[in-house]
Amino acid sequence: MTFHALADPTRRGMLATLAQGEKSIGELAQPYAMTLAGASKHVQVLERAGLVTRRRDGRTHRCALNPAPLAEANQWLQQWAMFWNTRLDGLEALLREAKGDGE
Amino acid sequence: MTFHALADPTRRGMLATLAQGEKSIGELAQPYAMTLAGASKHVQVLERAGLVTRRRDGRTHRCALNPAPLAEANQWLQQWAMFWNTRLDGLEALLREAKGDGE
DNA sequence: GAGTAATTCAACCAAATGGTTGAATGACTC
DNA sequence: GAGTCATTCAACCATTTGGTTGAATTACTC
Repeated sequence: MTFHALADPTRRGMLATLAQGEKSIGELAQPYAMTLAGASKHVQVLERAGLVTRRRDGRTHRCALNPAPLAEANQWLQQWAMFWNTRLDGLEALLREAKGDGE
Repeated sequence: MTFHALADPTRRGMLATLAQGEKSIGELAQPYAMTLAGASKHVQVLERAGLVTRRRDGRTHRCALNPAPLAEANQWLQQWAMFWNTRLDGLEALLREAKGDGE
């Protein structure tokens, strides 16, 4: 779910805004040529992905960044670190090892 | 585009298969209950995202992992490293707990 | 209580997604 | 050349996505 939430540039922008601190829906929507209802949907996607938590304060909803799923996604991507670190020099041996025919 | 390509579990699985070395479309499709045409579409998405390169060898197409976009996505995620380092102390436990990865 | 501000809901729309089928292409094998 | 294997293409389908509108909800202000 995290990668899908990150796949939209509007939502990535909203996360960047939230990196500066708590924001209301209106504040999150402001940079985009978009209805508030439209922005609200984006926030809901982020919320379902666990990237944003919401706190109602009077009539405004204060949204905050929850970076935990980002850390998870980062962990997942780190699986491939060996591919872009070792490049082609040591990679063949690595692949033979992964295939199980190097023994 | 990278995050969208990574948003589908079938495509993430295909990348994992490709981590073991070059694979044909048929080999990539084999683990999934899916038509070859369906699998072919997934490979095309990965190709458009630059994650997979293709080399025709006779009648089979040999696909290879290109990790560069993964490294880019990883770098993007690293922007938030400060959040999960400084703001969250119990995150390591959270990640260990989250290894059940549903999607 | 009347008016207004912040947000969501419900209905709708066009386009994209993930999948299928059946026919077509291209390359190997006999 | 005929048959077959690996793959794609084209058309279609259901569902999801990203967006809109207009009405509803909820809370503040006068």
